[in-house]
Order: sequence, then structure tokens, then C-alpha cells
Amino acid sequence: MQNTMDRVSAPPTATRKRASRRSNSAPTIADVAREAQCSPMTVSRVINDEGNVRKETREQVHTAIRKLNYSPNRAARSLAGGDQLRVGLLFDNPSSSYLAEFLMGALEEATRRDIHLEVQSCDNSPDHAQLIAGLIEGGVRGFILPPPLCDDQRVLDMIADKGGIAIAVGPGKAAGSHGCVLIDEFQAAYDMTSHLIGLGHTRIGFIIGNPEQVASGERLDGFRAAMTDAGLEVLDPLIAQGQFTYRSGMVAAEKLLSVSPLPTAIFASNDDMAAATVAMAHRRHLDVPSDITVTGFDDTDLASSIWPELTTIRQPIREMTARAVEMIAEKARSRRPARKGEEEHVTFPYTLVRRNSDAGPSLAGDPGRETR
Amino acid sequence: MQNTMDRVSAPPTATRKRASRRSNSAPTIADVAREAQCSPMTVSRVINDEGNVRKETREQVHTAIRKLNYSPNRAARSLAGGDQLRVGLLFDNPSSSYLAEFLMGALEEATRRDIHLEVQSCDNSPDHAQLIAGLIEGGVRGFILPPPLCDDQRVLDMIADKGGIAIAVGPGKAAGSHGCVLIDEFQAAYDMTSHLIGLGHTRIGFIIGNPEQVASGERLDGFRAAMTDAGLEVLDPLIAQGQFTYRSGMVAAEKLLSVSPLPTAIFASNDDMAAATVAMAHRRHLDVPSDITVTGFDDTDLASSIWPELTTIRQPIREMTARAVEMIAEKARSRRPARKGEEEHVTFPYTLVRRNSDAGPSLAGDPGRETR
DNA sequence: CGATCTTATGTTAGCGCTACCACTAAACCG
DNA sequence: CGGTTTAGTGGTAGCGCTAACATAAGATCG
Repeated sequence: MQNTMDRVSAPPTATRKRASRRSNSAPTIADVAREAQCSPMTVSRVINDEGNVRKETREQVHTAIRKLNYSPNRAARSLAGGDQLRVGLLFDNPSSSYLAEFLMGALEEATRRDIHLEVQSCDNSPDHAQLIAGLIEGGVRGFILPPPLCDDQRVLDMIADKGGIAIAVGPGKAAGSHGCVLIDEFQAAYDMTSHLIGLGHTRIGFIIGNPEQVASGERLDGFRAAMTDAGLEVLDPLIAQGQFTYRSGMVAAEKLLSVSPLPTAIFASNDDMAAATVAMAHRRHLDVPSDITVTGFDDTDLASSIWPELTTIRQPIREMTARAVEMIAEKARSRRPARKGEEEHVTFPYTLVRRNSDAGPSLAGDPGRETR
Repeated sequence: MQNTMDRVSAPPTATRKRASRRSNSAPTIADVAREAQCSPMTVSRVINDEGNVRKETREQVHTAIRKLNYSPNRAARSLAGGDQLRVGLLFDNPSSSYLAEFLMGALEEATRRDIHLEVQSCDNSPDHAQLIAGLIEGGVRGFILPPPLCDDQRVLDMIADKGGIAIAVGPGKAAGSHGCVLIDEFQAAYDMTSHLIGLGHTRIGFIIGNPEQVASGERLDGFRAAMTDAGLEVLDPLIAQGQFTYRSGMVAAEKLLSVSPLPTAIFASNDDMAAATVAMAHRRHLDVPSDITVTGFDDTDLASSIWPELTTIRQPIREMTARAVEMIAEKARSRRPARKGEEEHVTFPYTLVRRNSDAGPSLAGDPGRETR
């Protein structure tokens, strides 16, 4: 590189103040510092919730932040903060509407925190080990696992072994060895069953979900417990095995609707199967809910796009996923390798969403209900 | 471990070279510059496809980039590049599964380009003008509008007036005054109708979508044109008005299934109404597709979660939205205010997805079909 | 009560990139 | 042929933030 220019001859340039490159001048950390009468560094510490800042100082800074309506510039943050955190989102069975919610939560939070999200399907690669190893090798530090992967202890262990951070979202039950975000599946099923019993039903059918997912068992147990606690008998012919798919729901519903006397209510372990049950009931000229009550689980799109709209259990999927991203971010930040057995388990609240597919076992419809 | 070492004995601090803050040293623009024997600035120019770089230089740089497997650091880019582009995503009627796809496309592309996406519902604020004005005031430069907002000429004009960039995604028809990304709704409906005619149907029912959306009219026209071109008569009683909702589909289907003789096929303007039609047919003990063919439009989740899965038209929603973001990014970069009448219109290809809800009018099912 | 440790804060030097100019050499112009 | 334009290229100074160190004041201690 030839440098013909004489360096010595060009002093004036150095002094000339350049026009700021920033047109819309959003407040910066320096503005906040000036306002709070401290150094930018202290502001940074407050923002990142580091220790060693006096309470008063901290409050001054917070006041200044609010006053200026300051929000930190993500680009600058991740540039200065060194490497960008990369998180893998592995999924196995793209049950699309669940996945969509799931992705939205993850993407939202990832965007907010400037985390790079790597979405990966492992549908057709049976060798999960290799895929995960490759990703970790390539710099991915954390993994978010939706069902059914979240129930796969092997996958979870493998990630931990290789030094990655795994968070299971929506597993049936919290396992001790890793972080997870879930709802109380058992209790939710218990509540739904109690709701049906409260409406006056006693002959209640149940459609089990895919037996490979832990949640299926939890939901079944919740159903059983509620029935037993109410002094009702759980009749074997009123329990049918499904697979969480619409089609399996039709088969299961067909079975339940052939029992005599008919159940007055059917609680399907997810919305797809509940929708199938509604369709099957209609085919048999049974009105829902006046002839038979049908309820679902998950509150996917489907639940509110069919008629009657399904009474179901809603999980705050988006919030749960966002939380999972947050957990990974926190763990990755504090590099400590997380002592065994103290992994965080976050339980989110679910909601029983009452729509139009349930009623008492009498033939009279129940008018005053929420249509959402 | 207490530090008994005398501080004074340390060498002059200023000279001590600090350890690099970067642990994993991905190649930077400087590395490329060294490799290509030019200045970082020139590399930057090549990356950003600016003019004024000799062909040979450009190629050297490209070679170096490939050799080092360099990819620019987005954070640094947007930090140095001044203001971050902000794009608003306005929606009015959150038909969730469409919206989910839509968001994924937008978020993906926005993440890639480090654009800040502001998602806003205008459901309950009838005063769009004020909302938009506020956003533009607040620094939002571009807007992406899904249906049905994309058909609202007032909204589009308003954005343009205030100096914003509006891109309509999926409007019924391209309007001259603004950029848009769409499919050929007319042709898609024409193709689907031709497909049905090709199967041997002649008495084909049609369910119109929400009359406020331009796409509804286009789809109807496509249907009509295909029928006419095939020498078939479009019978008034075989056309029913719907609203794009499941419930409206049931009403419309009920009407069409009361006509005698029955239509042998029903083409609903979207999947929700098609699903409702299937349900209604089942209720009347008509099998789909052996007794009656039903097809939809949009290929939402619903289409493949019910049974039989719907034959329908798929729009590449995600790609379309991503493209919209891209268009805004390009327009915002080249600050020229876009001469009237030369706005870009991008037409994406659609696909007729054949599943299990269609067959010939004969009673025999058609075996060899894609199940996806 | 000087030596050390702790706590609260400030200073400095970048992170990787691009805007803005400076500069050279060649082309162009009247 | 001096002056002006026009590629093509390089240097410099940040963008807004934080890691790493430096420093000042108290707390602790033998």
C-alpha cells in the first residue's frame, strides 16, 4: 500500500468538527448520564442490572431514563458486547398453528434481545446427536425445544453434555435436570373435567393424545383424578386412544359414539381431535352442544374457527417461548455452568376458555355464555 | 487471593496492549481488505454494491470474501449506518393463521436486514389517520399492509401523503399508486375452476368471500370466466354470498346444498368456508369427495388439519411478506421520492395444491393422488 | 493508624462498519 | 495547455455501547 500523502501536511482536518451523522437524535446513554449527573458507565451498569451502584444513583438514572424516554440501541449493545448469542430452535413435528405461535414468541423475544435464532427442523434427520453437535460446534449456545422434542430426555442430556443450554417448552412434566417452561397439564385436565362435571355430566368420554408425549399421560391422569374425586366411575369403553391428529380423533370419536348409552360429553386431549369429534357427532346428527358436549385442549386456531367454537384450555404459548429465550439469555450471560438440580422450572397459568361447545347434559341449551 | 504485588511496579499502562475483546474471531472487513490488498473502505463499497470500484478490484474483494467466508456484522453495520429503518405492520382483522405466516415472513426478513418492525393492530381504533400520522411522526418510514387493509385506498394514500412508503401485500388487484406484492387472484380462481371442470364437473357451486375485499370479486370473476370459457352456464342459485368466516360458510353451504339437483362440486373462496361446506355436507350424509367435491383457497392450516384435507390454492405468503420488507428497505435507502406511476408491483406464483377433497362427479373415488 | 480490601464510580479503548471528506490520476474542455 | 470534472481509492472519525482497567473513598484489620 503506497502512502504518497504527507501526513505532516494535514493538521487542520483534525480540528474541524464533523457534522453528526445522526439525523434523528434519539437519546443516547450519554444524554442519560448528563441528565443523571454521572458517567455513561454507571448508566450502563444500571441498565444491565449489575451490582455495585448506590441506590440513590440507580434511582437518579432511572428517573433520567424515564424523563428522556431512553431506550438502549441494540446494535451498539451487541457490537460492544462481543459475540452475539445464538439460539437454536429445534422442532420435530411441525404442527403448524402451535409452531406459529411458538415461533412468534421466540422471534419477538430474540429480536428484542438481539439474539440470533436458528430455526431447524429435525424431521428427516434421525440423527439428532449429530445435528446438535454440529450446531454447538458452529457456535449455538442454547436450544429451545417444543413438544414433542421437549420430552426426549436423550436430546436434553446430549445438549447438556456438550455444554449447551437446553430449555424444554411445554413438556408434560418438569424433569429435574434442565430448565423448562410449562403449564400444569394435570391440573388443567382436572379443571376441565371438573367443569364438565359441574355442568352435570357423569358419562364423560376421553380421547387420549399421542402416547409418546408425556403431556398425554398427564392429561389422562388429570381427567381420571377429577372423575374419581367426584365419585364418578371411569368406564373403560369411554376412553379412546388418539394421536393428536384430526384423523385419529375421528377414529376415536367414532368409537366413543358407538357406545351405548352415549356419553353426554367428550373431552379430547387436543383441539384437532375435538374438532374431529364435533364433525363426527354432526355426521351422526348429534348437535353440539345440545346433544353432546365436546371440549378440547390447547386453544389453537382451529378451536375458534369451527362451529361451534370449542371450549378448551389455553396455554400462553407465546409468553412461554419468550420466557424460554429469556432464560437462555440469562444463563448464557452468567457463564456459570449451572449446578445440577437447581435448574429453573417456570410454570405458567393456563385458562379455561369457555366457548360454545359445552352445555349441561339436558337438552336445553345454555344461553348466557361468553362468545369471546 | 490477595494482590500483594506492588502496583507501581507495573509498566506504563498506556502502552500495554489490551487483550482483544472478541473471543471467536470471525473475519472482519479489515481481514478481507488485507487479503484483497485494498482498504476496508473499498471492501465496504463492494459489499454494498456502490459504484466507482474497478472491476478487477471488485473481483479481488469477492475472492477474498469467499476465501475467508466473510459475512458482514449486522450490528456494526446498522450502528455505523446511522438510523435504523423502522417499518410498521398494520393489521385490522387478525385471521390468525394467515397473520402468523405473514408475521414470520416479515420478522425473518426484518431480522436479516436489522430493521425494526413495529406490529400494530388497528382493530379498535377507527381513526387510522391518527394512528398512521403518529407512527410516521415517531420515525416509522414504511408500512406493510395485509388484507383487508391493503385494499383500503384511503389508508394507502394517507401514508403516501405523509411521506411514508406503503406496500400492500395480497390486495385483490394491483393499484397504480403504490407498491404491492400479490398473486393473480383472478387466474388462480380460473385455474381452480378449470381443474374442477377438467374433473368432469359442470354443476359447480361458488361461495363468494367478503364483498369488501377486492380479492373476493377477482376470485368470483375468475370462476365466472372459466365457466364461460368452458361453455358452461353460471347458475344464479349456485352462487352464494359468504364473508370468509366459517360460520358464513355454513350458511352459504346450506343454501347451495338445498338446490336441486345438487351441485357436484363447490368452490369456496377460502378455506374456512370450504371447511364449513365439508362439515355441512357431512351433516347431510354426503361424502366428500365421492358425493361432492369441495375446494378452498389460501391453504391455511385449516386446509390440512381437517378430513378430508382440502384441495386449495396456496399463496407463498411468507415470501411475499419478506419481499415487501425488502422493497421498503430498498426504497428507504434510495431516498428519491418515487415518481408517481412507477411503483413496483410484484406478482408471485400460486400453486394449486391437490389433496383429498376433490374427485370427478362419478361415484368412484380417484385413487392416485398426492396426500402431501 | 498504615496496609489492605471493598465499594462506587470514572476513563479509556475498542466492537466492525460506514459517512464524509481528501487525494491522485486520468479524462475532458474551451 | 491551465482548469475542471470524474473515476477510483484511502484516511479519519465516529455510530452507542460495554469490557477492562483505574481511581477515589470508605471499611476492615492486625
